[in-house]
Amino acid sequence: MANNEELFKKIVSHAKEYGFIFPSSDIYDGLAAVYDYGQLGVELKNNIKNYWWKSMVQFHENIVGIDSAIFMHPTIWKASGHVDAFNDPMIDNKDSKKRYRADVLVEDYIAKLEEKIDKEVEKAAKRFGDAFNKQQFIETNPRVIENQEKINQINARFIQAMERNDLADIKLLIEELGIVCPISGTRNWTEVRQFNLMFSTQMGSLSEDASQIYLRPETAQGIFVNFLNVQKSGRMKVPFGIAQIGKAFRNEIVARQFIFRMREFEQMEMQFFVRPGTELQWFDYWKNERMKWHLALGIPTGKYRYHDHEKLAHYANAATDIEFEFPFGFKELEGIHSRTDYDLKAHVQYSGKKLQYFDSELNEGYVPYVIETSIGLDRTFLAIFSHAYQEQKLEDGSERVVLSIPPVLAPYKAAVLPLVKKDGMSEKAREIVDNLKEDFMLQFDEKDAIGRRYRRQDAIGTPYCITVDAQTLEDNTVTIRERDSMQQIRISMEQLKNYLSEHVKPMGIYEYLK
RNA sequence: GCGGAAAUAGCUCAGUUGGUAGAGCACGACCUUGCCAAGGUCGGGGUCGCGAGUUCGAGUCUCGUUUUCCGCUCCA
Repeated sequence: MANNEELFKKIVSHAKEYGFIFPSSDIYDGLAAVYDYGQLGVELKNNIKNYWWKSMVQFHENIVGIDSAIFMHPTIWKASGHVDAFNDPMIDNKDSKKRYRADVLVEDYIAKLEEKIDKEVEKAAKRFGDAFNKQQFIETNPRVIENQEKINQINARFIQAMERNDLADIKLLIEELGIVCPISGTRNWTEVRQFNLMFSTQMGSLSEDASQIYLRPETAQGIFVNFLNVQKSGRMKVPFGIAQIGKAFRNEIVARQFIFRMREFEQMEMQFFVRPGTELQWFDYWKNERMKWHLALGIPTGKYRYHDHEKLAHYANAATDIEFEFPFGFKELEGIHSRTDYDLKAHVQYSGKKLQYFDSELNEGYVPYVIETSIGLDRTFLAIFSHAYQEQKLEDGSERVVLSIPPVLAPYKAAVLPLVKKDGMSEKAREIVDNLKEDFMLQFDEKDAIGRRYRRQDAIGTPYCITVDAQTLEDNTVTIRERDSMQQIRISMEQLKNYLSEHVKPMGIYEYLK
């Protein structure tokens, strides 16, 4: 584990040193858990997006994309459940350092009182046998009455406090009830604090007219609210999907582990609308399909695993994660959820609009069920980047750091290098760059010894180095040096474009879709 | 948010009992040379994370603060 920590630190500094990822607002000491993608990072990120978009949209007739706004009507977040679920009152025990949801503490206390009543009832039932009248017992037994009254009192006050969002009163209630921390057993509590997991801002420049709106905590809702627009205007037939890549924002209590958990992050989501009753079949289909997408990148199978959810969210009837083995362990990379018709139905209810699909085969209308595939773009970036990072010991005893990024995703596809800066080699190299730059991201480098330049390209993951030497000037051939094997071959300049196309563009990455 | 650790040049770090900031690499210019990093000469770059305090004097001691990492916590 200590080794992995070291490795992870090296990966983070490599990312900064070579311009993949910088801390946000670096010259102002940074902003917690916010990062900027640098000149190489943005290329890798765009290439990942492109790979995903092509696999989903370009390769599937029945999947189309959208790009919805980050700002949305505030009611959407009521319908989705985020307003309720993302606002929890929290309290910490100062001795055990454990944090609890304050409302859960009170609810647990009430549950215990209810248990007491049940036990009294049970005991009495045993004692009286057949003659036992439960209703009468509850109404007359003094201990039961006492407890029930207590429950009613607590409940009334608790509900009022929650409705008014009176955090001080919840704290007071916890103190008065003498609720102790299950770990430390003490009553040494902090204040109750509200955690708002959604970022909010004001829309409207006059404060009295402004309304509170949220930065979306997920991109999915932008798809759901456009379901009918896309279905009608695109004449889409169930089953069909809508894909989207975009930013989402969550005010996480703790954002950590570099770009793994950030407060501003980017998702690549696809919501697939299916006929009710067929959703589990489609769930299995996408579960397999998404794993194939990951494996097509050439990262070993052992780095991935499924994690099936046993406890399902209220909207789901099946859910699994694709986890990746990061340097800090197996963590979620992508979620595949069968979301039933929960979201669309909620929007029917809140918007009053009919979000139905008429299925002409069945000759009936219904609200479609939804399979969601939701992958974290930043996490995918980190997965690819951290797996690609390698420190190698070479045969001659020297060392090199190489980023074995799949060529199709590499920021630069090739570097063009004059062996030396004389005899017109630089000019020849420039000519090659000019001929190829329409099709490929290229880097030109003439500084320092050739070996050192190869190492520099290794460190940023450039799969091919094209070297112009004395022979080039005679017969227009160049050497191509491959990053991982460090093998060189010599080909003519005219063959370069085809060579790169073959080796750098598809690399068989889309084969699984054909 | 709590606890622990850290912060000195772009990177990795050194900096003795407090006494005017250093190295290697990287970077720039020039020379030389070239197929797997570290040839030569010259040069640029740091108010030591930030703010106070103690002191004649603080990179060094004290307090606060910010950021990062680890653990807890949270996790649609």
